[in-house]
Amino acid sequence: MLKIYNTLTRSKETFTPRIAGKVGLYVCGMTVYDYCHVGHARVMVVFDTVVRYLRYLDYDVTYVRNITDIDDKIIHRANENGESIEALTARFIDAMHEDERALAVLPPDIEPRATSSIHDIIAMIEKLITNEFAYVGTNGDVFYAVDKFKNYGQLSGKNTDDLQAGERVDVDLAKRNPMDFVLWKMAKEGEPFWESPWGNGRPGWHIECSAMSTCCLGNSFDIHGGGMDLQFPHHENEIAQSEGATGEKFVNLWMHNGFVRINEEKMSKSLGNFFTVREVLKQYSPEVVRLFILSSHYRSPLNYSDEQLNSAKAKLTGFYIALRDFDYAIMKDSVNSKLTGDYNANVPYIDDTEYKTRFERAMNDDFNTPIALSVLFDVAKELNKAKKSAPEKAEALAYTLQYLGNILGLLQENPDDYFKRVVAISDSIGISDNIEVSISNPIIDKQVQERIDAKKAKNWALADQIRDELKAKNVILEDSPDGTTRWRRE
RNA sequence: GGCUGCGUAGCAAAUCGGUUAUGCAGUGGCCUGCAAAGCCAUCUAGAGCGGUUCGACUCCGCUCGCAGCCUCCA
Repeated sequence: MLKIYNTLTRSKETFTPRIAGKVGLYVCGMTVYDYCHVGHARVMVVFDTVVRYLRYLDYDVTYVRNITDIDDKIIHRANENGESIEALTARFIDAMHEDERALAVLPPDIEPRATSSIHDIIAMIEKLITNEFAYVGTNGDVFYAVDKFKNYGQLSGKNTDDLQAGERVDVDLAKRNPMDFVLWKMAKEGEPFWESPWGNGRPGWHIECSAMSTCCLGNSFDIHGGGMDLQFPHHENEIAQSEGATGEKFVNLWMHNGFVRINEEKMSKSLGNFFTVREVLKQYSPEVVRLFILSSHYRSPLNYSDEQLNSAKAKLTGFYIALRDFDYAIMKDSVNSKLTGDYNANVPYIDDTEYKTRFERAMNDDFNTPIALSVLFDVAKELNKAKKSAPEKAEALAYTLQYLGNILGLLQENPDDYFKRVVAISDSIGISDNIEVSISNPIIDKQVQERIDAKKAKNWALADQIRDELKAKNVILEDSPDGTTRWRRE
């Protein structure tokens, strides 16, 4: 039985979809004026894992994640760059999709854009005015009257009396109440605009998500997610807007993921202490980044450091070492069925014992990926033990490892590719610069053969020298008892 | 000032009122020509002070420390 922590009630709740077997999930996506940083990667990976697991549980999931492609920052950045807004956002939308693919994040089912939803946004604002939740301010902007919505502050646990509006930001005098927020913003000279009953302008930030989520998923839906920082005011405002317009309960369950931190401080654009996904991918493989993210619970803070990334890399190498020597092609078939829908009846035996149960128990407990991963480590250990003593069992465990790994979006590579890849995955989709490969695979094979010959001649000095030279080029050799040698890149 | 959340061994990270978490790193061993990988063994815990309890890392209270939100932010 799946339990999920609901920010609205501040407790773990048994997940019960509105319609049996179906889940509507909306996640607040990116504002596309810059490259995604590791914090964005966390949202992508966390909710991708949520979706994968829900699908694994046989829910029919509709996953919606929006793109904010019009707002102040975008306008400013386009002006700075001297490029059109369309060109800027198209560029960063492409970049975002590249980052996603690299991180094995499955695309959302629907990816609505603010600029394609203007009609729905205007309709919702009109509804809010009709229902007397919104008014036109003295400057022509349309505002939401916060005091008209009785539950305002429920999600974030805030009492409007305690909020110090205007403490750090000048209160807009056009508002009736300092807490009120803008729904429709009148266009200034030179700004992009859309026609509306209130004049030429553009939507406020919060309204787009209310419009897009209810349009895609209905007035009420199951789960709404995003980063912790969106809890207030963004999600609070979404509730006020949606429920004010529809009169129906907006969302049953709110999920918020924790921040990525650097040196005990939030990674954020405004602090400037962020690493972009593509920067990180020059140094670490996407799968390492994904494993790093899933190593901590999604609601906990996640500290970004080389030490942590290196540790994730060592763990991943350990998994692939356990997985090598098995027929990858067969495993691949066995693994994909449930998540892709291409069910293969000929899949090999999948160990169906305690590991799967333990894994599911962990994931059922609010997507506890650290514990789920610890189950995978246990599988890997038993698999390594079984390799010599019980080959059939080992094979079944290898399937299990890949099968469970797939639910987390991990361990889907051919181990040979993982260890011998010359070009980073990120290169193949155009993200990063070429990673310097100081030696090609054929040359490695040749040197390894020379070393085998040297070993046969008991020329240990030469054998060691070749091994050291390869080690210097990040190629690790492993001798087997049968006289063969295999190698892997580090 | 208001409101959240957190403080676990060298590092990271969970569970749990009484039983080995797990991984990385370290140490000792097996294996190996030597390594590597793997396996076996092993050292480091639960911020501080009280309380509840037969028994608390786990529940409650207080103190200290850290982070976040109250402004755009994932």
